[in-house]
Amino acid sequence: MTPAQLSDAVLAAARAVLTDENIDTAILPGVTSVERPRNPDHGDYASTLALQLSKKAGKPARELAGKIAVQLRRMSGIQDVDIAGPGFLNIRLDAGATGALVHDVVQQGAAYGRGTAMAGQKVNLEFVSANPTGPIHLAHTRWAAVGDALHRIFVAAGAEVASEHYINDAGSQLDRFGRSLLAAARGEPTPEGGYAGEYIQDVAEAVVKDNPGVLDQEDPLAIFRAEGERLMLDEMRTSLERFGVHFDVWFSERTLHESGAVEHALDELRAHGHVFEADGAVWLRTTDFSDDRDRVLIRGNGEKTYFAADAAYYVNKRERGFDKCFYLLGADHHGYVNRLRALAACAGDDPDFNVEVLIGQMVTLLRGGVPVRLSKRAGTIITLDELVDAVGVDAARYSLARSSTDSPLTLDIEVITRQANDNPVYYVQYAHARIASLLRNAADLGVARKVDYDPALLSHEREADLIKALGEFPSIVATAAELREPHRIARYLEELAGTYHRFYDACRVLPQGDEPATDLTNARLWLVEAARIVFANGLALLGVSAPERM
RNA sequence: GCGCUCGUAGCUCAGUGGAUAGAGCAGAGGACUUCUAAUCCUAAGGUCGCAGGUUCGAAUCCUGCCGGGCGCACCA
Repeated sequence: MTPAQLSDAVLAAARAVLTDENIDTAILPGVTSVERPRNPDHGDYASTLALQLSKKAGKPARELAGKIAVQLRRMSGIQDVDIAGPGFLNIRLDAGATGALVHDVVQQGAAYGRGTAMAGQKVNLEFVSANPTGPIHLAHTRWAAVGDALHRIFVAAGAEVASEHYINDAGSQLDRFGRSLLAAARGEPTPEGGYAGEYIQDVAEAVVKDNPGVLDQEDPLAIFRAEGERLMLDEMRTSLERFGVHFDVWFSERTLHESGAVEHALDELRAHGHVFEADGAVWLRTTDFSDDRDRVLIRGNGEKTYFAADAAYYVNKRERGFDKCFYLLGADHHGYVNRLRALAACAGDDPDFNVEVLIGQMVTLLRGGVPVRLSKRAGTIITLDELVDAVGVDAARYSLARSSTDSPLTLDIEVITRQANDNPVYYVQYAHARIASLLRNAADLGVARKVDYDPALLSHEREADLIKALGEFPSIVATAAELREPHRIARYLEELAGTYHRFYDACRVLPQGDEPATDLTNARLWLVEAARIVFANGLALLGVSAPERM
């Protein structure tokens, strides 16, 4: 029996009780859930439904719980139901009902964990969006790992998802970048406000190599700017792909200006009546929608602002059919939240539905316990490539994805490079590798999983723990999608790994010596295969590999 | 000053109103002739920043305060 099936059973039992008592069943929630109590004395699953209904029903919670329990005890698969504390329902399943869940997992295979909570939603995920004036560095990396995991989780929840990387290639930063490259190629010092760092020299040399005689041309700056951007974008794309992060769309800000999309967006906003002129500039009255000040779209000198391009990009996304536009931003950009939401409202949309801005707290980098100040212009950056070189893709992605983006993260370069084995990712991956090894041994012994198994044989406490843990996976995925929190997958996998290792420690799977394979061997092979599937599916959602050997 | 955000074990962090607040790492002790010991077991470690409030029940929700981070452009 799956947790979802049991939850439905609890709801049905409560409905029957309310009907008997002549209480309006409208007080029932649409769905309820059962939780897995930490304390084994509290049963396999627990429900708080009686506590929730008590006030609305006008009955003591314990009395309601007692009546619900009577109903539940009649159902097959339920061994016993206790009432505890103020009105908890503590439910115990029989071994057969618990063990039957293994079959579901194996049968669904790679699809186990997928759901339909976001079915029909067309989602746009914009993240990283690093300026093409330098390599991808650590400040971008958190959302690279988490955003890509979110992409995978949303897909698992049934959404249609496109990930996009916005390229800020229309402003003055690229001019500064181009001037810095030109200066480097000429052996001159970094210009005022320009970019420093070794990569500038490398890119400058690459431009010269690809464009012989460029320094003698009439407008070398234009070539350095354009070629530098091209090389930088290639490098960013390569770094991200190596990190396992693929963007469906790389969207150029410049094309918004060139295609007339900005003008088009201004027309849209004007049509909704939120555009006005003042002090020689054109403004969007975002204060109509709880922004703390209005925003300039066209400056007094006639130039469109960055915000105007933002507006055009948003309108463009909506016109491409995306219902939900996600912006995954760093905490240093949290001031954008209100204006992005107000922008959507000014375009006639519902900011509570069409826009979602997720703020990731800063990653503080330590080296030997001392904070490292990251500055692209000063050249003191840690790049994504350097991080991957040091710890590998799996450890890097996992350590960034395993904690909530709400909490500031501190990474010590020395610790993550020196003590890579401390990373919990290895604990999880090892569980998968152990299973893979066991299954190889089974094949060598000629012990194959049969077409079916007897679920009642999986009655050991460690087996029951493992099965119940496997049964939680779909709701973990659904919750991770609903709350936009990929770290829940990682934390779940760590718990599951512990549960698996304890099972492995207590329960021998394969026959030893001359012993024959038994029905228990077969049942445990089913269980082990189910565990392998969940580890593989869970790690895949995080973009982390599930190794066959370690 | 205004706004956003964070504060949980020595460290890094979990904990979408539920029962005795957890994990990993570090440190102490134990378990390998046995399917991978990158594992398992035991013990130790806490004023959930502080103070009120809401209620059957608060680390979680509300208010205030303290402390850290970040943001408040006709920059991008």
